[in-house]
Parts: sequence; structure tokens; C-alpha cells
Amino acid sequence: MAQYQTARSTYHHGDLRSTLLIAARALIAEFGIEGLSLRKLAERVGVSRTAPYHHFDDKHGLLCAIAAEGFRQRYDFMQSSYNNPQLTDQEKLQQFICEYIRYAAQNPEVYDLMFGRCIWKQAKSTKDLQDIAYATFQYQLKMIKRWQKLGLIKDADSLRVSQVLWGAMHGIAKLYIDGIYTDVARVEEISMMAVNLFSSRLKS
Amino acid sequence: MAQYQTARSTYHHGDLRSTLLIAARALIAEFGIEGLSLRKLAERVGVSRTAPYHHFDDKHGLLCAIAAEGFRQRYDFMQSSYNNPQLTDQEKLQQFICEYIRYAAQNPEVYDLMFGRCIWKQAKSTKDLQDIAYATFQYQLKMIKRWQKLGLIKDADSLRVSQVLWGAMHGIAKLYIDGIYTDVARVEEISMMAVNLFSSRLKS
DNA sequence: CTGTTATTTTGACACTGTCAAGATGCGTTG
DNA sequence: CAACGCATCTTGACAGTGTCAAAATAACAG
Repeated sequence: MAQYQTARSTYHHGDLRSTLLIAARALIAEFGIEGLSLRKLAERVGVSRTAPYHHFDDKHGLLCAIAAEGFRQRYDFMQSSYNNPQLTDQEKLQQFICEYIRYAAQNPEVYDLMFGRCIWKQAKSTKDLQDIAYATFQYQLKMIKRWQKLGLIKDADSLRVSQVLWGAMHGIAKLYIDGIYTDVARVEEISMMAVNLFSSRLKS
Repeated sequence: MAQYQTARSTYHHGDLRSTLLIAARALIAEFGIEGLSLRKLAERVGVSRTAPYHHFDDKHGLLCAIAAEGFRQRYDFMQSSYNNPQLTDQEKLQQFICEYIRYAAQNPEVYDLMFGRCIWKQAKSTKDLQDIAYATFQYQLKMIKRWQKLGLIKDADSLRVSQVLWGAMHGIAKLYIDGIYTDVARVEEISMMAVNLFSSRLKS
């Protein structure tokens, strides 16, 4: 039963917080966000129902923590892609858009957590989370400004352009995640069309 | 207590199904989708907990019914806007985009129902619902093809263009609904930028 | 060794969706 | 008109859920 129990099984677990996070991600991958219950989680970890409450304020708090991890991961990836010297700027732009959507498609549950109402609609999203999320968007804005200077993207109000582009990526991702677009191969084609439409260097 | 009870309060309610739908929309507007419970709903309508089960398969079924209503409403609006002789084609395109996002912003809960995972991810979305949703997208595709012929939108694979545009509208709407974009005035500006970016007649 | 503190547990409460079985009354048929 | 069938509604029950309060336990500092 105690499948995720890492440390010796004394009364004090030792590293429960991170164990809970790992198990929670596994459960979410298996049953979806709706299917995650704190009690099931506690049972899997081999601990009592209310133990998680000493490491997270809330179920909400636990979800925030998972989302924050996702943001950090994405931030790192975006940065390393942008700084990759082997890519042309056009390729970076393409990779930015396609990888965004690909990440969302491959981590649907975490993505939903990161950008879903469950976290942002409530006023109580963690400060920690807000910071990393804001930084992520700022980085994206910075990249877009550079691409505009290079003439790869239409030169209009950078902030608004960035918001529309983000909207497009988010929307395509969401339509796939929520089951409206069902074919992942087509989503790739849609992504490429998005690259095409947002690039000002028109080929056709 | 029986605030939504319209007919005389005999044993048989008479028109429970539509009464439930009305009350459900009110509850959703008040507490959000997550905050809707069948028991609360039943109590408001002044009926027992399980009465709704004779009119809807499921809680899921009730939500589908509300979503279907939303689709019909949107379909009608889209059609009448497109057939409005007082608008130029450029204005129609702009209205199409802006009104889409405005509708979502003003009916966030119903919109979430219409396009959320809650309905589409489950395989059991009603046939009725699938039909009207499909028709809606087909109509949109038809409009876009026409706008392409008129040179208002870039002439590439219509289906893919349509999917990217839909993605953009959906994404912007979602980012607002879920509380990431918080200022409705800015969302209007973002919508206008979307119109600008998707129009091939560039002003700048 | 003693007391403080961080963890964890058990018990309990108010909710939720939904199934099974019984009660009620409308509508149609004999 | 009477009787039956069926749609409708109700009560009772069950297995879940998140979370609070109070008690139990172990680690740690003095």
C-alpha cells in the first residue's frame, strides 16, 4: 500500500511534502485533476487523511505548488531554447510557438493547473506562484520585442501583440486538452499555421 | 424557499425541466460551475433531491443541456450578424471576433460549459449538443472562406486558418475568464489587435 | 531528563452525486 | 365511470469528499 514511501516508515515520514507532490502528479496523470482526492493521495503515500494539511494550507495550496513547479520547468526550457546558438531567430520563433503547444499537449493536467481558473480566479494564489508566472510572461514579451526588431513579427504595440499570440497558443492548446481538437497530428499543423500567420515574412 | 416554483405546488410540478434549467443558470451565475450542486438546485426549486434525475440522466446531462442552449443562442447571433446588410465585410469580420470574446466575457460560466473539458473530454456528450456545436463551427468556416475570397484574410488553408483564429479568440476569452487577464477594457484592446493581426489589409 | 515544538493520527461534521424502493397522480383504455 | 399503466416525485441509504478540533507521537533544544 505504501508504494510511494521513501524514507523508513517511522511515525515521522521525513520528507512528506515532496513525496506528496510526486504522488499527486502521478494521481493526476492517472485520474485527472477532478479525480484527485486528498484522501486517495494520503492513502497511496501511506499516511493519514489529514497529514497533508501540515504541509499545504489546502487542497488548493497543493495544486498551486504543482503549478509553480510547472512554471519553473517551462521558464527554464524557454530560456534555454532562446539562448540556443544553433537556432536561427526564425527557428526560435517557430520553436517557441510549437513547443508551447506541445508542452501543453503532453502535460495537459499540469498545464490546466498552471493556467486554469482553479488557481487564478481565486484571489488566494500563492505569491511564489505569481512571481514565477509573471517572470515567464515578461520573458516572452522580451523575446517578442526582439523578433519585432528583427522584422519577424509585425511591428505593433508589443504588449498587445504578445497577448494575442499568447491567446492563440493558449487557445489552441486548450481546445486540444479539453477534447475539442482530438487529433494531435492536426494540432501540429495548426501550430505551424499559427507560426505562418504571425510571421510578417510571408512566403505566399 | 420555493422561489423558482412557477406552477401550482401540487405533487407534479408540471414544467420542472425548464424550471431546473433556469434555476441552474442562476445558481451558476452566483456560485460558478464548481459551486453548483444538484441538491442546492433541487432545494431552490422546492423539490426533492432526486427529482432532477427524471429529467436529466446526470449532473453531466444537465450541464450539457445548458451548454446546448448557449450554442443555439450563439449560432443565432452569429448568423444575424453575418446577414446584417448594414455592415461592411470588414466590419463583419471585426464584429465576429470582438463579439465572440465579448460573449464569452459576459457569460463566462456558460462559455466554460460550452467549450470546457467537462463536456468534451467525456465521450458522453449528447448527440444534440454535438450537432449544434458542429454546425456552429461550420458556419464560422464558411464565413472565413468568404472573407478570404474578399482578400480580408490571408489566403491559406481555410480550415487551418479558421482553427488558428478560433484558437486565438478562445484563448483570449479563456485567459480573461480564468482570471489571468483581469481588465475587461484591455481585453477589448486585445480583441482589436487580434482583428488587426488577422486582417491581411495592413494599415501600418 | 524535561519541556517545547513539529508532525501525525483519530474522530467528527457537513457536504456531495446517485441508486433502490416506495408514494402519488395524470392520462388512456376497457 | 373505473381501473390500470406510467411518468413523476419522495424518502432512505451509501460511499465519497474536504476540513476542523483534539489527542497522540516523535524529534529536538535546554
